[in-house]
Amino acid sequence: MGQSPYIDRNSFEPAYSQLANILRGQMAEGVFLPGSRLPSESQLCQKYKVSPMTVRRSINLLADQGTVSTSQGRGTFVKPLDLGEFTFQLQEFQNLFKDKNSTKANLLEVRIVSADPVIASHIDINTGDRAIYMRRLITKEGSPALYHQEYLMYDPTLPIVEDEMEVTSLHGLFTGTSETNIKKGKLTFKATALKKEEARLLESRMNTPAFNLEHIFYNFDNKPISWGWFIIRGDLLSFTTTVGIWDE
Amino acid sequence: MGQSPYIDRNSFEPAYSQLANILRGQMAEGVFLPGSRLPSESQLCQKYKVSPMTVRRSINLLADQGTVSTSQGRGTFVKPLDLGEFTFQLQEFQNLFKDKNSTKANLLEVRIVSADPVIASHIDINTGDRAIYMRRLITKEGSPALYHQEYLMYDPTLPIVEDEMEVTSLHGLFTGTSETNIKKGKLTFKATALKKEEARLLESRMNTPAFNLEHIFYNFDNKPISWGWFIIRGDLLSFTTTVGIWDE
DNA sequence: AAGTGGTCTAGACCACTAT
DNA sequence: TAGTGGTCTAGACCACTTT
Repeated sequence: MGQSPYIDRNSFEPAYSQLANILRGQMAEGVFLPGSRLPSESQLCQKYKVSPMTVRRSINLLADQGTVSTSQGRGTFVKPLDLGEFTFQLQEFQNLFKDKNSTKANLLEVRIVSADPVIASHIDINTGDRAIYMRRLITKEGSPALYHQEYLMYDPTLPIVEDEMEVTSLHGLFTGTSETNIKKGKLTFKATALKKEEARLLESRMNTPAFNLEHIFYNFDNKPISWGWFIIRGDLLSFTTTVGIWDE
Repeated sequence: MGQSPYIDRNSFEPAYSQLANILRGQMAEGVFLPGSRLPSESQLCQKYKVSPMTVRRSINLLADQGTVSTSQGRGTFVKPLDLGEFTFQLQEFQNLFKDKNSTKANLLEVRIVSADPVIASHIDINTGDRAIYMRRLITKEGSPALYHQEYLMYDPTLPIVEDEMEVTSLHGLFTGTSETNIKKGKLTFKATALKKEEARLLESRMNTPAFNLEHIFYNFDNKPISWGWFIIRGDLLSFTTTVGIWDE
């Protein structure tokens, strides 16, 4: 353990990144224990022959990653494990859409509906106004992976039906390649159990554990224009994350 | 809309943060549309009278937040909405533990067990070796919120029982205040349905949707010393996140 | 060749904390 | 008062992309 802990000026890896890795490695080896203070920034400047800004950037990197915490006037400290700060990236969820070839979105139904109060409260319309209702089944290599339902605002003055169907064309939304009029979205993740229709479509049994990913999308006028949710079988998906000091 | 978009040198907010907010505001207003290029860094330097490093830091901030993407030699671009990159912070989960007063961890059972192959494969021991098994019920304001089961490595040469019970004393783990010998952990999040015993303890019904948060913790020798999981009723917890450009 | 982002320097000044 | 982190400057040089 412990390669010569100095910065290689000829490396492709930037100095700030090298220094961050050196410090992380020392924390992983127990050179700096949780709760203890790191050398001051000026000391690090001298030891590693880099400028203050570069040290600063290394420390900021480690602080962003939750490895250390800084306190003005006191110093930089190794952070103890904190389960309260972990985050999950839904990379696994995204991967369901990554390769356009094996993933297909089958449109099960599109129709104009009259908005009930629940729908009207989610997308910015009045009860009784018309809305577009869509159902999709997304298959991965032939077998069903996701069930999607969505309500869209309907504006007769615009060719929205076609547009919005493209907007929510899932590949674009999940790879950031769609040119949309969507400004922002809110996503909510819940645990659920498959209902009868959901179980049928996803080729599973009723009450099977599943995830529900609800979404609301807003246009550039900050009006909610889409409300819907994905249902994913629980056995097809799980999320993993790490906390603490990982050196590999 | 659009306060005079210049940097206030007397503000408590740092210049790099002010500039990032100005740019984010302009993107939110549609001044820069998704996919389009932002002014170059040198142009921003001139317009806002700040040094290149300060502009750089603003751009890095926005890039870290997923609002823009940079491409060397080409420019900085407004990122279209990308569902593939959203992350969930389990803030809501942490909040279950935040105030020590209303949250209590009741130890239901502690005993020494002989490790079966499944247990042995998760914590670094051999089948038949002894391990500590613990069950806890965490209550929030009197009503059950979480059920926790855990297997811990047993080392007769150390007073581990008491130590580890303290180590995993949940408040410390969730607030980063415990002085532990835990270096890192891996967490996995699954959808599940309550089993009979779980339903009884959580005062719910069998097959109710629930979350399972599995954990493995490692010591500074990189050996897994703890394997366990939390069961949370689905109706007590959901996770919300946002994507795209939020200006408020 | 010109323009872009990416890294880095060698200082400066400030706010805060400890002694 | 001395030491710490936090911000910022006014440049420099490099790698990359476009024209």
